[in-house]
Amino acid sequence: MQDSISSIDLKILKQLQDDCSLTAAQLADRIGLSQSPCWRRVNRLEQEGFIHKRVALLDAEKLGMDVVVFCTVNLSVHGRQSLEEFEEAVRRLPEVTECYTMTGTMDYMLKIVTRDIRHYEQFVRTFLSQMPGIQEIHSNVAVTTIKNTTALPLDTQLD
Amino acid sequence: MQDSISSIDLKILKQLQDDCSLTAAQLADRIGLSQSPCWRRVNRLEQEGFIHKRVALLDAEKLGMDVVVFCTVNLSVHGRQSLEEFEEAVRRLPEVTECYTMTGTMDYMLKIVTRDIRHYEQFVRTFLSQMPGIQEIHSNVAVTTIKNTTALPLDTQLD
DNA sequence: GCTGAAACCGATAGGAA
DNA sequence: TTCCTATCGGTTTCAGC
Repeated sequence: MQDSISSIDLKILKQLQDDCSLTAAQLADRIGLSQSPCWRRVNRLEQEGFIHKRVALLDAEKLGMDVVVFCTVNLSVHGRQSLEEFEEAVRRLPEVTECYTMTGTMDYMLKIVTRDIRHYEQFVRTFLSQMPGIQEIHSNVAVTTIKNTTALPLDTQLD
Repeated sequence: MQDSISSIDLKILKQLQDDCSLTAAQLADRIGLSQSPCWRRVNRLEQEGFIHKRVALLDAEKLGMDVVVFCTVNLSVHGRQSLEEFEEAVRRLPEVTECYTMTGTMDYMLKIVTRDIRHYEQFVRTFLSQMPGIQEIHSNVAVTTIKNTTALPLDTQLD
């Protein structure tokens, strides 16, 4: 699925995943190109889907939403039905910001963001524990954020 | 640390954390306000730090960077020195996109993004295993992404 | 505080090198 | 392809409410 992508496109992507509020001229400056071709490339990258969306990252602490819990879940019933029910519910719940199926002993890994531990507790009770087929839930609470970035490690693409 | 924030500001933040490429007019439309005050609010929210930054989210799959591993680490030496060394290293490494200190039995939770499992293996060998004071490393590999959003669950603020 | 309009500046597209 | 230029539209400011 990996389309070929030029090193100049990579430079553009690296800049934009750090700051997408740059003007075309600023971006062009930083990568050593002039505005028009730079802008054209950005457009192409968007149309081809390399750039998925542009979002504002908010300050979780200032907004009082800085409790992060990693939660692993096992389902006892592995029928297609209960899996899809679970996944659909997960997609609907805004507190679940990430969810993956996993190798190994757990079925799902969830990243959950809430206002405080009590709210998390409530979330587990009213949602997770209610889901059919849930066997085990392990909650791992984060204390301090050392690093948190949405930037993909594109540097390692070039090797 | 939670400053008071009006429900109209919350509407703005909810829109922008979903799409920050909206023009001031479009944004104003969606929240039922006109351009000037809307723009003023966005500016204030930025200056006050509620909006941290604006970034482009890239398509990890198209870029061949879609292996996600959650990795828990225990350090055997808990001196301030080795902790800060570890954390500083983590901040420098682009493959580590998130890192938290944790309650419970593990010291750190890392989210690591790489091109493939072999590259992850290499990453663990050349970085993680080399770090002084590392006692245990557990790698949990994600298979499928069910959900992945950067949007904070602001809906639950209002209760 | 919000509204509306006016001025400015950058984004966008076309054409020449 | 990139560069240059003209137009168009958004951003930003300000006076009035």
